Amino acid sequence: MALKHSDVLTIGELAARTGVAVSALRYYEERGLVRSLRPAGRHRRFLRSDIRRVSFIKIAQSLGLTIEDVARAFAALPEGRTPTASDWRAISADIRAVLDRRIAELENMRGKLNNCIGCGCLSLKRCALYNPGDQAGKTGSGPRFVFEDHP
Amino acid sequence: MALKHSDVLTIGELAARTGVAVSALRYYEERGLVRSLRPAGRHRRFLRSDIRRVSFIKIAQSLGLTIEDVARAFAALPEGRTPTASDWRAISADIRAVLDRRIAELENMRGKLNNCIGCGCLSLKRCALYNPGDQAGKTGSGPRFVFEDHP
DNA sequence: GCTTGATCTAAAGTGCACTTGAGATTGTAG
DNA sequence: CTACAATCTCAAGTGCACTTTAGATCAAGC
Repeated sequence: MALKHSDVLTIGELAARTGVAVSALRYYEERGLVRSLRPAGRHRRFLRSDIRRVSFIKIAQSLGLTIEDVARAFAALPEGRTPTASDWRAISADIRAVLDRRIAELENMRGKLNNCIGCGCLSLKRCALYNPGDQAGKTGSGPRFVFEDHP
Repeated sequence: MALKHSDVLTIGELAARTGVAVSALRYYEERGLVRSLRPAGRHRRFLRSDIRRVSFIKIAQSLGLTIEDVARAFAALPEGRTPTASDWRAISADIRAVLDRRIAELENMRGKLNNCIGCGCLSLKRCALYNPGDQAGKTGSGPRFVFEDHP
């Protein structure tokens, strides 16, 4: 009886440790973001390392990545293994790149907005702010930046 | 027959001039973002100035404001009048403030991410990046910044 | 052994910003 | 006047990321 409750977590425990709802965890599993053991019986058992995995999902999301983006990032790791420190570093670096692009975009936008306020052109047909072919606001409504966005 | 087709626009014309779908325009009206004349007959007629109004909605959205945010901004103008140049300037200034805050937030986040990559702590429980009580990622999933956010 | 709480599945609901579809009406060119 | 396009209303559907609900099953403490 060496390790039984100490190594694995119930879904409720994982929820408690990550602050993510039980229903959300099930949803993540359904979408392939986490995996659970289903021993003889029926209930899910998670590994301790899934705490990190789930936390990472939330971080990535707070940076604007979608579930799909995260799934892709995870899928890039060899054979669904629990990510190592250097895996995390690689993914984090990707996210930073996305972040850099997003910041640049917003700064660009702010510059244009300042111009716009200054000139008061208001025509908006020729206004730099909302011009087709421009960078910002491309991906539909609301800010959204995804992995696919980078060059 | 001085001015008939020149002063007002059909919904199709407004859609063509703004690049916004007819259905979206009807939705905006329903949500109170634009108003239309409904003369004796039944079809909507829009004012030329609504082109600016709609363009502004799209700009605001591309900056991350919701329909509700825009509605609030418009509602702040005296008695639903067609916004003047200085109205636009005031609203634009508000948006810029939101933009500033958002950029600061992202930069903050980037700094933390850099630290995180550097230190490789990976614990994420104590990681600054995803810490309850912290600024970023508060408003649910995905980046979203609204008027209500400011102090 | 039994009760109680945790967990299970599957389906439906939520909120945002629209789009799509169905079926009726209007407006305009010829 | 008549086609035919544009517009109308109202209801339902879409996509994302979940949550909620319902009814059943499992696990654990007493």
